Amino acid sequence: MIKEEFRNKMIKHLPTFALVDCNNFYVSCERVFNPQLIGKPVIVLSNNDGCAVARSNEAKALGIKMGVPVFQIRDTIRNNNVKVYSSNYALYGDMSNRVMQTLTRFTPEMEVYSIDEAFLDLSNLNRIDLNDYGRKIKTTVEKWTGIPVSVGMAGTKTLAKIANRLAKYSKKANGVLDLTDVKYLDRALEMTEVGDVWGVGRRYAKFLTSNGISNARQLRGADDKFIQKKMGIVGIRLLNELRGISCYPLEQSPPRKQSTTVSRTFKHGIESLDELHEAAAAYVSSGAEKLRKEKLVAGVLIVYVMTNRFQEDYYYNSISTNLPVRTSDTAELIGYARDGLRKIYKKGCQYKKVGILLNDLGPENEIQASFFDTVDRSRSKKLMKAIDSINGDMGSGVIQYGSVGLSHNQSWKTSFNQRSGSYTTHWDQLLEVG
DNA sequence: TCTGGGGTCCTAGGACCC
DNA sequence: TCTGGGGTCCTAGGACCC
Repeated sequence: MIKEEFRNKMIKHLPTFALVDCNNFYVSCERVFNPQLIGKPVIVLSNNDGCAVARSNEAKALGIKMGVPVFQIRDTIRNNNVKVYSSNYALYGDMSNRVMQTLTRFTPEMEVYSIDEAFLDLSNLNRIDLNDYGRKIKTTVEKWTGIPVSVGMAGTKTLAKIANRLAKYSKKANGVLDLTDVKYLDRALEMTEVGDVWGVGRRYAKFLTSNGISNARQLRGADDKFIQKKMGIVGIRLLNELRGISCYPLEQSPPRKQSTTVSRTFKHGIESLDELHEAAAAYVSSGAEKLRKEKLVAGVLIVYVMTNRFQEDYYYNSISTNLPVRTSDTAELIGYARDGLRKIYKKGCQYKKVGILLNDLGPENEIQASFFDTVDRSRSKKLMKAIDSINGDMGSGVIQYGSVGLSHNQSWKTSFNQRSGSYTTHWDQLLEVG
């Protein structure tokens, strides 16, 4: 009896993470509202319909790789009747909220890790069959939202990631895999290529493979000093996580954002400074709006420009401006962006991208006044509030600054030629902020 | 012809200070 | 022909994530 109690206590305190990951998320969203797409090869494209950023299993089977430019797979698309969609971030964001909302039913301790993934802390589910519970999560989300998901469970986040991946690909697992049972762990690690381990990117994968470490099990057994030397402290944490020692706790309330950025690639090169000014003003507007939504102000504004990075004469330049007083005022920020852009603009270039970064963020109620401040802060704050409120009610971009431009010929604007309908939201966005 | 966007963390090295 | 040493702060760049 006492033994039993002790055992329960032990089980209770063993950390157990579940990673719930939506399958081919953007494609699955499109399928919810267009069931005819089910069973067919489907891809979703990045901005300007440039690259494939989501692929159905059927599309993956055709050899369409993640991030491949569309012009390279035109034949594959035509010959196999692949359905192609522009990305529709308003729709995906909304579907994501529904999935996350559903997941809160299964545990109060959850970390929304990305638009299509969440970690759940299942440590406190005493004496429950994890496989059953994972299965229940999977079927409930699918029933309530129409989005298919996979569930991987293990003692650390890194292992849960591995479990999730195998849950997706293994027929036998059929979408749910519990690796808290060490019986299967070695085999699971063996089946995982080192490049598929969370935290091992292309660079490290190449390095590790060339040093005889090609799967997760070999990585787990690697020499600490060797890994530390090449991958630093992150590498050591990675080894520990693979060994079942949790180094990354659940983060329920994400830390305050430190920077925010808005940038777009243009469909065609742009030479004129005026047009670049318009684009930059639009991105500043969008960035400042983000700040105000989160009650933040920025202390540093960076503007950058670049030409086609796939060409020989590639040009990149950026300029950073320290603001006299932290702000989220659109007009003020546009002014600094203009000054900066003028300085880094080089005549005769075909620019492919402009971007802005807002750095050194802080809460808006802690603005440090400056002796030299010439702006009427309370007046500007009221104006911003009014603009946000109107744009919030009537659709983003109803009110915008003159410097964003009103001409119909705004060649910097992002194009979406294969967009599906806005099934769940009322207004399209002026700027498709993903 | 056509190649996305938005983030984070860590490290090395220089500037500066005592 | 020798020329301290250590701490802190900042920044650029590299690596990763989705």
